[in-house]
Amino acid sequence: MTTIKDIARVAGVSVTTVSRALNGYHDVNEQTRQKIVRVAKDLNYSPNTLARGLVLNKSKTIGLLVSGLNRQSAKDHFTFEVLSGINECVSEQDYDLVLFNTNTSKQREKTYSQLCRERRVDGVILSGIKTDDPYLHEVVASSIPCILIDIPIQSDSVGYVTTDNVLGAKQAVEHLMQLGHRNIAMVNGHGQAFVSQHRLDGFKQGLAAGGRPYNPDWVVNGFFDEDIARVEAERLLTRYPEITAVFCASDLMALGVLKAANNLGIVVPKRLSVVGYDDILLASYASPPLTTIAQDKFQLGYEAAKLLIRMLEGQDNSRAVLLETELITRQSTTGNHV
Amino acid sequence: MTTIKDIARVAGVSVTTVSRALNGYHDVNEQTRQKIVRVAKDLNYSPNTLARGLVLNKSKTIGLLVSGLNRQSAKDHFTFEVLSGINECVSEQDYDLVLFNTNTSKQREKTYSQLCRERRVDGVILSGIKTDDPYLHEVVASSIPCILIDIPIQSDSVGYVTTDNVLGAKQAVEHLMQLGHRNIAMVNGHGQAFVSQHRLDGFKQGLAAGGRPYNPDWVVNGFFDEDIARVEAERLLTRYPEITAVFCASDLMALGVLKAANNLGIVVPKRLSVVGYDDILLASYASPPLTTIAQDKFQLGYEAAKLLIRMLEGQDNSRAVLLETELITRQSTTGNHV
DNA sequence: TGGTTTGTCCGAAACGTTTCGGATTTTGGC
DNA sequence: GCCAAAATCCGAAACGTTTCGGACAAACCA
Repeated sequence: MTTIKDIARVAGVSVTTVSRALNGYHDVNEQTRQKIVRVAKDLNYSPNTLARGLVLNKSKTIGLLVSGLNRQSAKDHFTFEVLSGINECVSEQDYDLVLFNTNTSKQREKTYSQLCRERRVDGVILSGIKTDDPYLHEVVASSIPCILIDIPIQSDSVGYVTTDNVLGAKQAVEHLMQLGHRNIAMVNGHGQAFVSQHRLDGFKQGLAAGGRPYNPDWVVNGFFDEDIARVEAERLLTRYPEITAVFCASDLMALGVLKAANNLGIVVPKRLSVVGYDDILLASYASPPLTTIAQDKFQLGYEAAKLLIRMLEGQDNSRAVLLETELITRQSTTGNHV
Repeated sequence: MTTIKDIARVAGVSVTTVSRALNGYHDVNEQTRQKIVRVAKDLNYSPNTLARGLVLNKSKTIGLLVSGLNRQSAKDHFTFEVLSGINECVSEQDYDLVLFNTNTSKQREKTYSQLCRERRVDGVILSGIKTDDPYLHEVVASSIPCILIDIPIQSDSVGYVTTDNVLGAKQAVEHLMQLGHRNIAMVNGHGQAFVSQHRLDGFKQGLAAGGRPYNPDWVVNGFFDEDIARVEAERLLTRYPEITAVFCASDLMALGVLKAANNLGIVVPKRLSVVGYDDILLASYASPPLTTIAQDKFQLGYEAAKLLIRMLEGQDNSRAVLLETELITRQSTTGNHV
């Protein structure tokens, strides 16, 4: 493994000069610079980022703390697409990405900041953590630059990127209202997710805008799980047959609702309209294909990384990005002419 | 940021003793050890892995070089599940994972070994690279421990993990044969993938075992792309209407074949049976749900990481893992009674 | 000519850790 | 009480890089 010293010896200069030549400083003669570069190439030199990171006190590395990277979550494409987006941006900017794990008991013993300090990451992106996760408090307390995905918290060292969940949910309700639906239920995620709170707000706003009252009995929690959503939907639809439309806080849960309807002999969309959220891959393959509120998950990750890197390099002091959502109309919703 | 020196000062011992105490050496008094540990905790110490890596010359980090981590490949869950498996194992063993990118032009300028040496990764896992990828030659040439996914190359420093693609393809053909099919076509990936070569071998073996001749005109390449597969299948099925079954080297391509059949008014499975490969999530949601050869992608990643770490720690000298495949029978195949 | 600027170069310290070799003290056996 | 062995500790070098402060010579200006 050739080092800067080897180059210095061969080129007949000091290590200082080699370092400065390779890093593009001006105070080195053009001829010697070229010579050094040539020797470096000859010796097949590549710099040791550990050593560099040690003295510079930054690693050109950003950490990623996600919860959705295990066998179970395979169905949910969300994490993957976000990761792809992050990866894309990060590699464009010549940073590297290191993956942390939060779900093993071993890592649980370590605190968030320990994790970050050990690996000397310059910044972190967190995704998929709940509002009551102990890590979340640490993030705000710690001074490590950090971007949260889908958690609207801001401070000097933390920013976030999310989609406009209030507006998205409102769009869904408005869509159903325009189709003539009056009795609209909601299958939400759970209280420990900001997105659930926001989507519920949007749901209420949508109802209010259409002059309909909000009925808490018609809102159930599916915990972002297909099967739980199915069970809850079966109960809901059995007890309140007057419901003609359901808005779900995720496509996965919408799939559960489709199954519930199927089990109960309720035809979608003829007797029940269903709209999902996310626009996951499965949405267009479901039967019937799912009307849904699409969010650009890749972009979510990309913007998160972009924002973080801008923070790290002090180029900008904006701390939040809000992405738009889009209503995708497919065949799970239709007009209600009761 | 507290260092080992701070601890030494506060505890009234030398840095040597602190280091040895924290690393569990025996030549330090139990009382002083406890004192040091306590001080370390008080000062909220966490070790600097950069500094440690520098002197130990290893980073407890493994690199991941994948090609399927971009916007386009979102449909194909393969990379994600492999990644999940790798991540699971790696974090169990207290290693960290750093993601490299091969698809941006910037990174293209760097050679494989430069990438690895710079980041001082202890080993690498490669996935999704083609047989003619320049990186592949470098891997074998370099001495960095490496595990290839789905590329059967072995040496002192490189191992691989893959599924039994020959057997898998053979299973598919045998299944179709048992259903009475005689005229079986194949939509393969492309020649630059080992899995394609192996699945073609298995396809031939299956035909031979059933006493049927191999007809190269009935094998087309779909390049693992849904749309290309669709176009190729349309051409194939139009030109050779006697074909009653198609084996596809990936589920994604099988979906393309389903579309092709649909476009041509050919009913699946009544007039055409289709078998896929992979058992991606979409397979069970397709209409009709896809009969397929399942491979455990999560396990593939998990075993890759396990093998690599065993290599790194010199525990074992096996260099290859072969996973089994399983035929999943759904509704895209049925008996042929012509 | 003398002084100042400019262009090149380098020595040495620093980053935080590990570890070799040795030093010092304590213990044990007789 | 003496010597060897064991227990405990530490100094200093090393890993590969960056950078501060300065050195030296050449060029410039008056």
